[in-house]
Formats: sequence, C-alpha cells, structure tokens
Amino acid sequence: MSSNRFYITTAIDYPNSVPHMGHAYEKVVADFYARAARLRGIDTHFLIGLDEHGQKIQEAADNAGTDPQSFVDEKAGVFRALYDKLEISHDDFIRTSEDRHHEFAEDLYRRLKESGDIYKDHYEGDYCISCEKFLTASELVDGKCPIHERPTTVIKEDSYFFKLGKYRDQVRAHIEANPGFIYPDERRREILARLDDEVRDLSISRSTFDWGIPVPDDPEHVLYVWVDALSNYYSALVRPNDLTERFWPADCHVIGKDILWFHTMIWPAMLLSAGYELPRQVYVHGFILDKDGRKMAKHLGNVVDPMQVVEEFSVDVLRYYFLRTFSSGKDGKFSVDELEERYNSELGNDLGNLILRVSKLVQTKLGGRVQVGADNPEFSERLAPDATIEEFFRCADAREHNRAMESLWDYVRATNAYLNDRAPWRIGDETELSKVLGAGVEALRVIAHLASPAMPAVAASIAAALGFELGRIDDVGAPAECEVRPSTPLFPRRETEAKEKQKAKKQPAAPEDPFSKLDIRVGRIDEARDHPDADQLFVLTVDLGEDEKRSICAGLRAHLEAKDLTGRKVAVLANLKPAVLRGVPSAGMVLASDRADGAVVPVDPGEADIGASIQVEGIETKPKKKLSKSNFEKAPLTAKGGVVVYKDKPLRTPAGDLAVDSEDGATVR
RNA sequence: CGCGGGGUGGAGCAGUCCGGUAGCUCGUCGGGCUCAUAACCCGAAGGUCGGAGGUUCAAAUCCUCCCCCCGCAACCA
Repeated sequence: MSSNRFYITTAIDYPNSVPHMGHAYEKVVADFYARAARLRGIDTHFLIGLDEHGQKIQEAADNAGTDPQSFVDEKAGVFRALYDKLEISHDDFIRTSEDRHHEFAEDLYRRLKESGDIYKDHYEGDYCISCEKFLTASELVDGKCPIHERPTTVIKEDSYFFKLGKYRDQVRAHIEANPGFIYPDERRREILARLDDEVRDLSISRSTFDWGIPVPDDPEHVLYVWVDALSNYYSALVRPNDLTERFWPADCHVIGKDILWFHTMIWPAMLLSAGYELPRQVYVHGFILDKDGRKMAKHLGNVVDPMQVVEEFSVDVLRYYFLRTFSSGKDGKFSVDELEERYNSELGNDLGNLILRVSKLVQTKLGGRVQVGADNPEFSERLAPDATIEEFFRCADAREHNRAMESLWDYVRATNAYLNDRAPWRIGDETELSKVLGAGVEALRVIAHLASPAMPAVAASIAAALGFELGRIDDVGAPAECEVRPSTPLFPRRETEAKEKQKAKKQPAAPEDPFSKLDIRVGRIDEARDHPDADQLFVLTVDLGEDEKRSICAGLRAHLEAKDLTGRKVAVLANLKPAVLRGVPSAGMVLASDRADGAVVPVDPGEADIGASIQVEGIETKPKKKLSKSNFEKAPLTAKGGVVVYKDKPLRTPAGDLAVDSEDGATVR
C-alpha cells in the first residue's frame, strides 16, 4: 500500500432473503482491512450496500403484497441492523434504488454507448404469456410453464448488448501484467484459463420487468444486473460529496468466488470502455461451509445463524474466529466446537489471562499505577514489538489476515513467556518491578492496537482496563502513566462438551449397511410419454400407492416403446434425491438391468401389490430422506439366477423374489 | 477424460505458484512456576505429506497416470 489512501468495497447484497453467515464473513474480512488501514493513519473509505433491483425483488414484493421500493426499504433495515451488530465500520452504505446511483449508472451506460460498445439485438427464449416472462430450461415442466400449465412460446426479445468480447485481450493483458490484481492466485489462474476461450457479448437490458433503472433513450428497457449493480462502486463516490478524485480507483473489491467473472472481466471491460481507471485489486474470499465441509442449506438443517453466535459469545469472538481460523481466500468450515475451543485457549487462556495477570500485579505490587512508553530497556530488549508490527501489516497488505492474527498471537505468547521468565511476583525492588510491569503493560498496549481491526470492542476493553488510550499504531510508545483498574475476565471460561463429544467420536457406531438406506418399492407405470427435450428419456407417471402419483424420468427410449411400459409393474428406488432432468422433475428411478447384449430391461416384481416394500433378508432398512446417487451406488445390485441380488442375497417383495431377465452379474440400477 | 476445490502426526489447518533439514493450534506425556480464568512457561512423543512412476544433487512442492472425498454441472433417471 504505497499511497496514503485506501478505498475498499464489498459486494452489494441482494436482499431477497435474510442475511446469512456468508454475508457476515465477507463484511468482517473487509472491515478488518479497513480498520487496519485506519490504524496506520491511512485515509480510508469503506463501502457496503444493497443491490435492490431485478425481477426477483419485484416478485418477492408482489408476494409480500407490497411495492418493490417499500419492500427493499424494509430489507435494508434488516441488513443494516446485522452490520451494525457486527461493528462493521463502513463509511457509506449504497442502495441501488437511490437517485445518486441511478444517475451514475445512466451516465455509465451513455459512456459505453459513446464508445460505440452498445448495440441493439435480440435473444430468443421460452416465454410464458401468462407469466409475462422468459423461463429457463430448468424452470419448464414437461415443456410447459409450471404455474400456468400451458405451453410456452418461443419469442424474441429485444435487448441492448455490450461488446464484452472486444475487451477480452485488453483485460487479459491487464491481469497478466498485474499479478496482484486478483487474489488469491488460484482465482487469477482460473480467470486466465477462461479468457483463452471466446468471450461473448453481454445482454445488459431487459424489457420483461420494470423494477430497475430505465435505459436512457429507451425507457421500455431497464438495465440488467451488470451495468446497474457493478457501477455502485463508483456511484457511491459521486454524491453526496464528490470523492471520485480522492478515492477512485478502488484499492480492493472484496467479493465471493461466485461473482469472480463479473468483477475481473465484465467490470474492467466496462471501465475500459467508459474511460475509467481499473480497480487495483479484486480480493476473492471462499465460502463458509458447515463443520463437515458441506454447504449450509436449510434442507440439510446445518445452518448456523451468525446472530446466534453473536448472542451466545460476542461479536468480537465471531470476528476473531472468522479472521484467525479461515485461511484467506479459501473455503472455511464453521464449527461451533472449534470456535469454543479457540475461545477458551486463545482468547481466554492466552490473551484474557495475560490481561488479568498483568493488571492484578500492577494493582497489588504497584498500587495500580505504572509508567509506559518511557525509555524502558526491559521492554525494548525483551519485548520489542517492531518485528511483530511490521509482520502484522505486511500480512495485512498481502491480504493474509489469518497470518496477521497469528503473528499477533506469537507476540501474546511471548509476553506470557516474558512474565514467566522475569517472575515479577518475586521481585521486591520497586524500580525494577516498575520496569518489568511497565514492559508488560506496554506490550498489552501494542496488543490492543493490533487486535483492534479484528476485535474493536476487546481492544477498547483492554485499553480501559489498563488505563491507556487507543490511537494509531504510531502513537504506541508515547510516554504515559497508566492507571490500572480492577478488571473481570474478558473471556470467562466456558465449560464445554466438546471434549466428551470428541471421545464419543472415537468409538463410532458400526457403519450401516449401504442397502439399509434404500427405499425400493413396487410401482405401476400408468403413463409413458416421450420427454420433450431429451431423446433418450421417457417421462413416466408412476403409481406407488401414495396420495399422488410420481413423475419419473427413465432412460429407456433407446430400448423400449412407450406401450411396452404402460401398465407395467416395476421396482422403483423411491427415495432418490429428486432431480430435474432436462427440464422435467424426476422423483425416483425405475430399476432396470443392463444386459450384456446391450439391452436394458426393467426388473419384474411379479404379483406384488403396488406400494409394497422390497427388502433383503437380514438387513433392516432405515431409508434416508434424500438419497444421493453415490449412496445408491454404494449398494450394488446385480442379477443372479434370474433374480436381483444384493451381496448374493435376493431382493424380495412380499410376493416373492424380484425377477430380472439378465445373465448373472449384470448390473441393476 | 464435464468444471472446480480438497486428501500433510489423534483432530483442525498452513506450506505447493518461486523444489533445499515438514510447520502451527488443539489433544497426549514429562517437567517448571504459583501473579493469573485448573491458567501460564519449558521440553518430548507422534507424519513413508492419498498411491505409483518420472525429472533433479535434492520433490509435500515440478511432470505423467491412478484412487478417494466435497461442491457445481449433466440426455446418470
């Protein structure tokens, strides 16, 4: 960071649902860098905000029975409340529905147009007249609109396009010439690889909804996401005070890896076209996963709410955990057990205990007063902080916040070691004692300052307890007399169940037989139709004896006619995770065998009743709710003697064995 | 050959781009200290760095092939 100004932004959030862990993480990371810059006295501007336009917002507002503006106004309150709670120190909060943003986005569009980079064309898509919108292939059901159950029409929609492809080589050259432009390097390589392919022009307007910024000169269209959302980084500088001279180009755009392309290809291309300088860096963070490395998702029941962690611990504990634990730029596994462990050992034992032992010693041995910052050889020889401070900011500049925190903790431990070594509780001479404890308090002054970007409230508490002022990092070392107050533990120990859990894990229950997870039932095919968009697939309506019949896709068209299937009894894997295959939902899988001669034949449940469960003797079934394909494959079914077997044991319906017309060893799936 | 991420002491991770005695935290064991939140400090044990080849004086790191896990994608259904 050579210049003495620092403009940092985060992605603007799309407020169509509630904020989650990922929102919190991104803002805390950006906030660390903003606060670290201010700590060095750098002129800092930190922007966050909301992306409030688009069809989904319009629909969400409709569903909520309100208008889009009122809807986003309310949502803005929810997001701001979270960021206030997280002590995010943003200087500005941009909302794309604000006038200042509209003005700049329109201006940017005009500049692109003046550069000759906008043209009008059309694209084709499946359009539902009742919905008045285009549907994507995955939204269609049986080639029909799922809401109105009527066929869609292929129509053309006019759209304005931006000549993105024109800038491919220029953007690639920029990325190649500036290794620091994209952090981390793996993301940079990913983009460079993608830039070897053709880059298509970009549709930047829509005329099928109107909640957005009207295209200048053609109010039938609104700007589609790119020109609108991305321009927030600049629009926020224009008003209320013109900060463009002072802060553009941005020093760091903090984003998630899902929007890498938009920030490293599209945004630079638009800026080049419009004649603005490119941002200096795009910092790409990873995702927060659950403790087992899976995506957090409602239906998995593994979602951890950041607010809940804040309530149970504190904001600073969550911030510390984010910044210390997760390697910069990588995905992180969020484990409450690990958080608690770090809370006890690092925050409680290392730091909290250090604060307490120093403050108690100063009070009992020196009457609560101690001189810091004065020329103190004890401190400068034994606890010289220069290397730590240098390393801390070197890591911060390199966007390695977890290492910056690590270097700080090395210093915390060194301070504990120093106290053990000098043993001030055994020193009687007050002059010497003042030097030793003065060194201890001075070390905590350094620690509080360096901890402040991660844990602002903790830093303030340390300063209050030991009686010094928090300021810039350069202010550390100025002579001062500290009045140390009696303090209570900042991080009271939490008795955890983590240990017991760990022990319990050491004796894992015997792994369940993979077959026990399967739910195979007898069903009857009531109807077999050709899949509208897939020449290998049938769309079957299958009766499993449930309230509703199921739609199941089967890849049998190369082998059978529809009439061969209608009315036929089959065995169905009923708990396979539902999927959408080429636009058609499929809730299960019809079991069939691959014969050596290339034929594929469905298995035959014989006389068994519809809905009857198919089992293997000796295996108690406990079907999973949503079975993954790979879990199904862990229980291989084969043919043997004209019967489907699992581990050589026959699959049975209540009426007898499950028959199959295949040679021994043929796969059944 | 769909795209991407990952496989490093008991647990969690860094190191891999730019090859050079395998590092950190937790846990375990031994010792010290007793100011402090059963805390702090010192020391030790524990790893063929997923597997197999190759390049090199030297490979966790570079090259080739393979296996496993996790996302996304998919005419796997």
